[in-house]
Formats: sequence, structure tokens, C-alpha cells
Amino acid sequence: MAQKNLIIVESPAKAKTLSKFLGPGYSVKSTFGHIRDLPKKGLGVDKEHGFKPTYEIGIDKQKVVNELKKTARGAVVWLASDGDREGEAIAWHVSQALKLRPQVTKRIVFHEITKPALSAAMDHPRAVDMDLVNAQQARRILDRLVGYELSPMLWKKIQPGLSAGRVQSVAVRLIVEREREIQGFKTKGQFKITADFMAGGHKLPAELKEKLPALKVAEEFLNKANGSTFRVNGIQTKAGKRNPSAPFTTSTLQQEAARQLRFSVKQTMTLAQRLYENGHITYMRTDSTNLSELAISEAERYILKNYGARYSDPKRYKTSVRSAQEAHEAIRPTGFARTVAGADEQQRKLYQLIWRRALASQMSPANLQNTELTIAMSDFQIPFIAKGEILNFDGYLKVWGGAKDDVVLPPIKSGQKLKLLAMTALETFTKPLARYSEATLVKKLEELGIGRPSTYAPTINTVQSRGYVEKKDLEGSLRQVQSITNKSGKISMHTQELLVGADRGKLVPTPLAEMTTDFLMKHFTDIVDYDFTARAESDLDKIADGHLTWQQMIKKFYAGLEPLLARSAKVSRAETVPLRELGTDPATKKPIFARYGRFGPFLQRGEAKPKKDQDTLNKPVFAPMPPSTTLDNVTLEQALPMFKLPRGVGQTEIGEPISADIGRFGPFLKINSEFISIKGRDPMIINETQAREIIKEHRDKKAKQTIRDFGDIRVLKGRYGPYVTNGVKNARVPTGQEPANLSLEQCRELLKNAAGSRKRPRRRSKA
DNA sequence: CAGTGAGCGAGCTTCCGCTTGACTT
Repeated sequence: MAQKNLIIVESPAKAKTLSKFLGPGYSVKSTFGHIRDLPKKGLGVDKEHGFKPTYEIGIDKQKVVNELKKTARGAVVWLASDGDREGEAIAWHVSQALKLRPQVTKRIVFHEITKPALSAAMDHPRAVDMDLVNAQQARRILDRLVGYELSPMLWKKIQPGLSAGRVQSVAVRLIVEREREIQGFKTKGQFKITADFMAGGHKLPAELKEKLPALKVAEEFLNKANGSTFRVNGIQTKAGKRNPSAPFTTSTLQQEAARQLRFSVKQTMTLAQRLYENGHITYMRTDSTNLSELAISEAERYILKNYGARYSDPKRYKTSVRSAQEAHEAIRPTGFARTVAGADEQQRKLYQLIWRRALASQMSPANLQNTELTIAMSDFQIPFIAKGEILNFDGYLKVWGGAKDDVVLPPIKSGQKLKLLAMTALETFTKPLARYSEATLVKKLEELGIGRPSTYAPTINTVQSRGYVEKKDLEGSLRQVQSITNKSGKISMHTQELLVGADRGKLVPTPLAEMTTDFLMKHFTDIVDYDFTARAESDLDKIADGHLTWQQMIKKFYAGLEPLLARSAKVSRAETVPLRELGTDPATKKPIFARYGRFGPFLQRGEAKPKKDQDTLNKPVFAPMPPSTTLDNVTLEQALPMFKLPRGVGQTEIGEPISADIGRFGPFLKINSEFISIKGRDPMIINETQAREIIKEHRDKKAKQTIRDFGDIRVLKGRYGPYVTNGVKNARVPTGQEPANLSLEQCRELLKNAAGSRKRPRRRSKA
């Protein structure tokens, strides 16, 4: 009987491609990523015994592992996961979990999913590289120690459920620090001077080389210009060149898709995944700008055929990102001849972008001719500059786009005198650095070498779902802008209003992020340091080279961490969370504070710690935050009414008292033990008539979605079809079963068999 | 789902990186 062979890779799409190259006797299976990991609950690292890790096969991976075990029986197993740290670890975990015998286990690595690359790799199998595996283990254990030792500290000192980690805490820090820079930025008004000259029957626009500092200076300048002469005293022509960018990596794809298509990072990755699964593009989680030889020659053929030899410039790009592990190619179409691909409009747009970028990367630079005219003004040091730009050859811009219209300067000689037609001084404002967007944050993290292509999108999601960061559209504000014009010698002043600071999809930190960042900066400075990951990586490289053991690295790291944990455990909550006095309550003469408690921000009237002898009347009174205010911006006027909550609104038609209050989930009405959300309305002003209407509407709606009511157990209509609920667990009504005919017994049975409701991340009230 | 707020108590939360469907009310 012929020898059985099993090839194991990470991804089913890769498995499918490989299986096409192979004859009978070979089966290709995928692990779907890592198959073993540290336990989700508990540290899983034995600090007393050399940081020995415990690995588990996750519940969702049991099936995969069983299937692999079955297929591996009696077969030669080829471990063909990626050649990087994580890929080597996957190969090792597979060999451990499957208890593979070394004699029949071969480790192979290839960088292109082609038949020749696979054959070449299979001709040179090796054993699993334990040094590389150990570097991965060190990385994994380090991240676990940081995440699982720091997070509980935040639960105690700030709020339960918070998280800290090597990657996410730096992401949050970047956003907090950028916001503080912006808040602290002092904008400066300056005046930009532009002029229109006349040169031999042609209009020539120019700009003063430097901005002027104040309105008065600008006004004086325009007056002076009236009596001045202007003369060309220099013409400089330079050849310019614009080069195409390297083909996409995950990070640059996310940035460009955000810029050109306004896709979120997550959206881009989901669409790319579909294109990849359907064989249209190469793997989308990569940090490499490398193209295979095959792709380079195919692009060359396509360019020669469709654009001609002048446009062809085959080249290889070096990856500049320092953390790159280059297990994959750059992101490119699998065939350049396929100019359109994708199942829907968004996929097609993303494919187009990838196709253009990859093809353009193999095309010639664009050639430009830049001309700069210097225009001197009599009795003034700073010259005017006029710029011209002509595109002599479009090169890669033909495919990539972005060619600007030519700016042609009129024929002019040096020394030529120019006539001034008009001059304008327009006030401009210095701007702080822009807030991060999802895509620019990814770019920054990649520059710092923090995070991997597969984690950018999840990290962006984590910092938002933990309540650290909000993605916001900023409305901007109106600003008075002054300008002065000099038209045919007549000077006039104008004021106009301009909208400044409006922006879309920017990442803004919450007060929670500020508290957490301040806490981590104070007590765990090294860990949130921008270079922490880079330093760790250099140790991991030493482990991979066999010059350092993973135990040595982790031992040293933890010896540094332990005293920080001990010290920070001693600080009190009061030291870590802010307290802001808003003013004095005119009625009681007691101070009003905005504070941050375990469940979010709240208001307090009176001192937290009344003096010993004082009676209980002096205990502080608590109240919820006014809607859409934060700890930083809530005012005394907004705060005072909140102490009147809950407020009696009136009665229902049958005499049940109705009250209005604000809880963790926003404003609500309460009738006995029934709660009805009134999100978007003000509990302070809602009246009885309105309340009755809302209650009726709510009760009607509830009755409508109820199919059967057994008291505790009900059959309801939901978004995903009919389901049974007991308030804790939900169970789908099986298709074919008429929901209205369900008996109580059947409902109980369905609920019993239903999987426990998946835990959803706890929603946090906004800070 | 609709309490509270310091700190204590039980028991819960949490990391990063590899990969897709399963799942949601």
C-alpha cells in the first residue's frame, strides 16, 4: 500500500490551493490557527516553578484536533505552517497535541503557494526549531503576565472589567497623550499674503514666502506694497520624480482603504478575507512588501501589453517595518489580468485598490518639471514665490491615479518687471496634530513595532469596547477670520466666519482612559513605554538564535514587575480616580462633587467623610450624572437638579405611581417593578401625559412580540425568528415547529437543551 | 438591565496572536 501523507497548514484556503498540486496519497488539513493556548481562566503560568506554562486545547479546537489525529494515524505528517515565530509554535503544538513520532514528522516551510515551491520545500524537510518555538513561548508568557497581573489591579483601583496589555495600553496612551496635546495647544493666528501679478498679458499668482505675524503688520505690508515695484529675480527649473509606493501590507491597505474608500479597519479586513477565500488576492494579514518572482513577471507582461515598455519598471521592495516577520507576500491580486473581482460593490472597490497599487508598484516613476519664480519687492527682504508644475510623463499615475492638473507659468525673463493687480492677507491658524483615526493609529502602532497584522483590527475594537476610546465625528467650531484685500490700490478689511476642526471618525479618549493611562504611567512606566515591545523583541531574537533561554528572559522581566505590583497594590482608589468640586449647593450650603466610582461617574453632595461627632444627616447624598455630560465638563447648574431624582411624574390610568430616574442605562420610567427606557428624553421635564403614552406604546409593543406567555417562560418574536426565553437563557424555536403551539413542557425542554447564553461584554456607563 | 459609590467579603472580569464560522434576540 502506498504511504499516506498528511500536510498540515493554518488556513483552509491555503489547504484548498495546496491540495490541487498533490496527487492521491496526500491529504491537506488546516488547524484554523493556534490549536493550544494558556487557559483562559487563571494565569496558566507557574511562577514558583520556572514559569512553566500549562497549555489547553480550547473547546472550539477539540474537533479540529480530533480530525487531525484521525488523519495522522499511520501517515507521514508534514507540518507546513508559516515560517515565523507563531507558525513554528503552531507546528510544535500540533506535534505535541497529536503525539507525533519524530521519525514520521517533517517540518517544511515555503513562501509561495505554488507547486514548485511546495516540491522544493518537501525535498528539504527539517525538525521543529525549538529555539524559535521558545521565543514564541516567551512572547506568549510575557503577554499573559502583563495582561493578567495588571488588569486585576485596574479592577481594584479603577473599575471592574477593565483591561491592560502590552499592546492595548500603549494604543490608549497614544490617544490620551494626543488629546492632551490638542487640548493644551495654543493656536496662533498668522497672515498668509497672496498676490496676483500681470506679466506680459498673463496673470501670475504668487505667495509671500513667509507668513506675517499680526493684523497690523499685514495691513502695513499691503499699504507698503501699493507704492512698491516688483521684479523677477530668479527662475529655477528642476526635474522632479514621483515614485510608486510598495504594494500593500495589512497596515497600508487599512490606511488607504480608510482614506480612499472610507472603510473602517474591520470592514477592510472582512472584505479582504472574502476576496482571499475566493482566490482573488493573496493572504491579507502580512507585513511584507515582497512580491513573488511569478507575480513580478506577470505584472511586467501585463504592463508591456497594455501600456508599453516605457511604463514598465519591475522592482523588488524591501520591507522597512522593523518588526516584520515576512511569512507571507505583499497583498496583491492572484492574477493581474483579472481587472475586476468581488461579489459585491465594496469587495470590487477594495479589489480595484489592491490591483492598482500592486500593478503601479511595478511601473515607472512619473516625471515632473517644477519651476519656481522668485519675485522681489522693492525695500522688502522676503520675496514672493510662484510655482509651476508640469507632468512630462505620467508613469505609474496612469494606473494609480492622482495626477494633478499642470500649473503652467507664463513666459517670463529674469529681471522682468511685474505689475501688481491685487493682494490679499488672509488670517490662518496654526493647527495641533490631528487626532488619530483607526487607520492612523494602526500606522503609528506599526511604526512602534507594536502589534501584528492579525491583531490591528481586534486591538482597535478592544480599546473601544472597554470604554477607553470613542470613535467620533467632530462638529468643529466657528471662528472669526480676518482678511485684508488690496484691489487696484484700494485697501479694505473683512471678517468672515469659518468652520474649523470638523472631522470624521476620530478616536477620542474617555475619562476612563485618562485615569487608566495615568495609573499605568505612574506605576508601570516601563510597560507602557513606547519602546517596551522593541526591547522585548530584541530579547526574543536572542532566544530564537539560541543565545538566551526563555526562562532567563521571563525571570528577569518578572523580577522587575513584582515590586511594581506590590507597590501599586497599596495605593487607594481615592488616589487613582479624580474628584472635582463643582461648587456649593445654595440650598444646603454643601459642596457638590463629581466623582468616579466603581460603576462610573456620579455626583455627590456633602463631604465623603463627615466629622466623627456629626450625625447621619451629614452623610453624603449621591445622584446620577446629567445625560451627555462628562466628569470634565459637568457644571454646577446641570448637577443641582439631579439630586431631585427620582422624580414623581404622576399616575397611570389605573392609579399606579410613575417615577422618572436615570440609571446605568440612561433615563427610565418606573411603574412598580416595570422599567421603561426613555433614552433621549429628559426625566426632569417629562409629564404625565407623555409618560402614559410611552408606557402604552411600550406595553403594546411587548404584547405584539409575545407569542405565548407562561409567566416566567415566554415565547417571543425576535430578530432571528421566534424564540423561547426565561429571562436568563434564550432558545431558538426549531424550524418546522409552530411557535404558537408550544406547550410549557416543550419550552422547558428547549431551554434545558439550549447552550448557556454567551457572555456579552459588560456595558459600561459612559464616563 | 434599571442597587451603588470607602473597603471588606465570594465570584466574576483580563492578555496577544493565529485562524474561521457560530452566534446573536
